[in-house]
Amino acid sequence: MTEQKQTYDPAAIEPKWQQFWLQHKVFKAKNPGDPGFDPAQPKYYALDMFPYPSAAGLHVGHPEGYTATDIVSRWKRAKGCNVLHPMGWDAFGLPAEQYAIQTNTHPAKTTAANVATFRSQLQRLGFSYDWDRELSTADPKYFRWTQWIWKQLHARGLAYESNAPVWWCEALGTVLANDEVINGKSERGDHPCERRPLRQWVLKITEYAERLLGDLDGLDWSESLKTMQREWIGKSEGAEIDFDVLGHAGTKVRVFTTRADTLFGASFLVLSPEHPLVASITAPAQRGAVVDYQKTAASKSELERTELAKEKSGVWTGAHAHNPLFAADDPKGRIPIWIADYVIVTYGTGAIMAVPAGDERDFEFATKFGLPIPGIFAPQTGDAERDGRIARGEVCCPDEAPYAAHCRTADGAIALAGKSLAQGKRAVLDWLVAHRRGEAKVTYKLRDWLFSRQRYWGEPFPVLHTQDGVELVADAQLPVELPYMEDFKPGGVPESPLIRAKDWVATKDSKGRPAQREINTMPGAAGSSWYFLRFCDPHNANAFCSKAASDYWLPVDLYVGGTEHAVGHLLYSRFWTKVLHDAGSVTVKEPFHKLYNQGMIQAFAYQDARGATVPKADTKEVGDDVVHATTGEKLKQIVTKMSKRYGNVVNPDDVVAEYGADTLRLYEMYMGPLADSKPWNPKDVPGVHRFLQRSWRLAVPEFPEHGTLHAHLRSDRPDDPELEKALHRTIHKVDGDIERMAFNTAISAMMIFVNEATKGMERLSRSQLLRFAQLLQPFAPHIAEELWERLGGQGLLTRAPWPPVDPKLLVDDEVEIAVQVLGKLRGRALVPNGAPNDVVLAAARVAVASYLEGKTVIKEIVVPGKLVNFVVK
RNA sequence: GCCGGAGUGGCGGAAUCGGCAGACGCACAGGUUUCAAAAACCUGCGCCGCAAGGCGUGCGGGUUCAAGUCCCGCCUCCGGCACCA
Repeated sequence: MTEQKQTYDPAAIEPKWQQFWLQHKVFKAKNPGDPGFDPAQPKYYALDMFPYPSAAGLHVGHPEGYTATDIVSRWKRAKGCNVLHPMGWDAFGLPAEQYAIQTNTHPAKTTAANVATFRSQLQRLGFSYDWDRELSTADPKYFRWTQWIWKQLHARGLAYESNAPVWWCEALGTVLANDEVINGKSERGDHPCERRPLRQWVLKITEYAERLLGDLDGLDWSESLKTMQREWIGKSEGAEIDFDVLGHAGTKVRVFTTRADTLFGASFLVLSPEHPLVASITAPAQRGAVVDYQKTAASKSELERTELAKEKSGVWTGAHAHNPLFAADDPKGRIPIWIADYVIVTYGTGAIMAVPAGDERDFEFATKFGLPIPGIFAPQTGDAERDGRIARGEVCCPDEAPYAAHCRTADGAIALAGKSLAQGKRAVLDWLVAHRRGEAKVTYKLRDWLFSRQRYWGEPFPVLHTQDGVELVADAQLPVELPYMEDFKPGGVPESPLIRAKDWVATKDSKGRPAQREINTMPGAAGSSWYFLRFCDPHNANAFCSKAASDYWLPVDLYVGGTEHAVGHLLYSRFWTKVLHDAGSVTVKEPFHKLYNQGMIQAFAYQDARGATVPKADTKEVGDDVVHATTGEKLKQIVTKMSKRYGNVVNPDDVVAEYGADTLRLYEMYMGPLADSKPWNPKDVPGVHRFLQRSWRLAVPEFPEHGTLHAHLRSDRPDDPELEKALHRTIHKVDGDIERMAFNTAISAMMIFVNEATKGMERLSRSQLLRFAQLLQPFAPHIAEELWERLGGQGLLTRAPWPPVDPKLLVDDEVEIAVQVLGKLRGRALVPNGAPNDVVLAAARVAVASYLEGKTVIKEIVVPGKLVNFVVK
C-alpha cells in the first residue's frame, strides 16, 4: 500500500511540463507583425545577463538572478503583458579559450558542448524563455552583425589604430582593457600585467564620456552602481596652465589643475617620467639621474608602482619654470621642475603644478626633498596655534580656507583675500585666459576602449591591410569567419595565433591586389555589447535588428545580473547603444531602464585555530559542532564564497535530483533579499520542499484509492469566508512583493496561507486552490501547473490571468490594538475597525486598568487600528 | 585614505510611512502516530528570572508619548576606487 502513495514527486511532473512548454512554444514572444500579435498588450522585456558557457556547468549563482527575472516574466504575462524573456550564450572570449587550451580541444567544439550542457541545465529549471530567440555570440550569423556594427563605429571615426602602451598579460598571451586589470593583475586568473606598446584597435568611448555620465540620471539603477560608473568616467573640471621653461625659449609645460586658485602657492612642477619634454629640458648635470629614474620607473610594473606608492620618489631635471602670476624678475616666480612617478602620464597633461600648502601629495613630496612650502591661506578658526602653522606652510590645508593677503598680483589684477573658493578659481582663471596663459578644461579618467586581443577565439575584424592602408570588408562579404586552426594557442609573443593561418591572412583587396587580413580579434565584450538588441529580432538576415522590433521592445524593462559588470559590460553596452542611436539605427539612448544587481550566493567553510580553511571533506559533525575529521579539533564556521578549494560548491543538478527544480527556485528566492549576499545552507532546503509537499497535499490524497483529487475539490462550492479573506490578503501581498522584487517575503506569505489552509483542509474550495496555484506559478511553475491540471483549471496555468483582489476582503471588522502605558506594552484591546477614538480609548482603559490606577493620564495617543499609548504621571 | 552597503535570537531572515521587535523557514526540545524508525502532524522556543518582573536590534549619546527605523559621535564586516592633480 505505502509504495503506491501519491506523494509530491517532482521527478515525474517537472520533465512532463518542461517538454509540454517547449513543444507548444508556450513562451514564444510575438513581435509586431507576427500572427496573433496584440498591439493593445503592454510590452515587458525582462533580461538576464547571459552566461559564459563554462565547462564547469551551471553554478547555483546563475539560477538566482534567472529565477528572479523568470518570476517577474511569468507574473507580467499573468498581468496581460507581451513578455520578451530570452536567453543566449556569451560564447567568445578568454574563459572558453583557456578551457580549450587546457583540454587541448578546439574551442568551437568545447563551446558547443558547454552550450549544450548549459541549455539542458537551464531547461531543467523551468525558465520561461522563448528558446526560438536563443543566440550565441560565436555564431557567424550573429557575429556578422558584430562586425557590421564595428564598421559603423569605424565609419563614424570612433575606431582607430594606436601604438600607445597597453596592458599586456604574459600568462594569458594577450592585451587587456583597463577594467580587466585590477591593481596590475588580470581580472581573470590574477596574472601580473605590464604596459607595452603594441598596435591595437581602440574605440573612442571618451567622445561619449559626457553623455554616458549625464544620461545616468534618468536610469532606475542603484545609486551605488551609478556612483561606480560616475567614478569610472571620472569627470573633473579645472584649468590648464602654461609655464615657460627658463632658458628654453618657446618651451612651455602645460599642467592640469582643479585648483587654479592655488597658483600663488605653486613652488615646483612635476612631470611624469614618461613626459615628452623631459629629455629636452633636462640639464646635462642631471641627465644621468633623470635617465636612471626613468629606467627604474619603466621597469616597475604598474603593480609595483602602486604597491610601493607609500614613499614618494623623484629627481630634479635641473630646469626651472616661471610661475606666470609673478613678474619675470621676481625670484618667487622661479620654480624647479622635477619628475616623479606619482604623476601619471595618461591623465590630464601628464604634468602638474605642485602646491604643497594645499595638496597632501605635493606636501609629502616637498617635505621629503626639502622644497619650499609657501603658505597661501590665512585661516581664523580660533585655534591660533594651528592657524599659524597653516599660514606658515607647516601644515597642509587641502580644503577651502581664507586666502592670505599676499595672494595678489603686483598690479592688483588678482586679489584673492576675502574671496570664496569658487570666486578664487574664477579670478585666477579669468586672469589666465586674459593673459593667454591658460584655459578652462574638463578631463575624464575614462580612457578609450582597447578593442583587440591577440587571441584566436574572438570575432575577426572586417579589416584588410592593403598597400594603401586599411580597407574594410564590404557588407556583402560579412561575416569574416575564423579559419579552422589545429593549433590556436597564443605563441607567447604579443601576436595573434591567426598569424599562423597564412592562407587566411593572405587575401586580395577590392582592387585585386595582395592584402593581409587583420590578425587581432575582438574582445569578449564585443558580442555582449549589443545582444539585447539582437534578441528583439534574432533571425533577421538583413539587419542586426529591425527598427520596428527595437522600437517596440527597447528599452529593457528589467535587467538582472551581478555587480562584476558594473563598469565594463554596462558602460560598453550604453556606448554602443548611443552610437547606434546617433546612426539612426535605434531610437533609445539608453538600453537598460531598470537594473538590479543580485547578491552572491556564498557557502559555509570551516577554519581551524590558526585561521586556515579546512576543506569540507576533512570535517565532520559531532553534535552541534563541526570538527576536523582526523585531529578532532573544533572548527569555526565562516561564510565565504563557494570554491573548489574549500569543497563547498553546490551543484544545481544535485539539488534538482534530490528535491526538484521548483524547490531549487523557491529556496534561492527564499534565502533572503535578492540584492544581498547570503550563504547556502543545505539544512534550509528541505524547509521550502516541505512547503511544496503541503501545497500538494491540499489537493492530492495520499492514497490512490481516494482518487487524484480530494473529494471536496471535485466540484465547485461556496468559498469559505475565512480562507477567502486569507487568500485575498495573500494575493495582495504576493503581488506587491513581486513588484518590489521581495521574493522572500512573497514566499513566506504563501507559506502562511498554506499553513492556514492545511488546518481546515476540507473547507478549502476548488476555486480557492486554483487561485493559489496561480499565485505559486511564477515561483514554482511545475507543481502549480500540475495542480491546475488536476483541479480542472481552464487551459494552461501559465496563460491564466492573475487572480483579482477584492479590497473589501483586505480589511477586518474587528482589530486588535496594542495598549501601552508610557510606551510599554501592557495590554490589548479588541475594537471595531474604524471605531471612533473615544470608543477605542474606553476599551484601552479597561485593558490596562491596573496600570492606570492611582495615576493621572496627561496624554492619550491613538494610532487608528494599531495602538493606544497612555502617558501618565 | 576616499565613496557605497550592512550589523536584529543558536542560524537564514521579517518589520514597506517613527507605532505591538523577532513574521516565515531552519535547528533544537516535548508530544501524537508507529512493533520500531522515517515521514507527517501538534506544542514550545530572544536573554535573565521559580515568579512578579526586568533587559534586548554593533557601541555611546540625543530627539520623541513612542526609535531596528530619525540626528550626532564611534566600532566591525562586505563591496568599489585608490598618488587622477
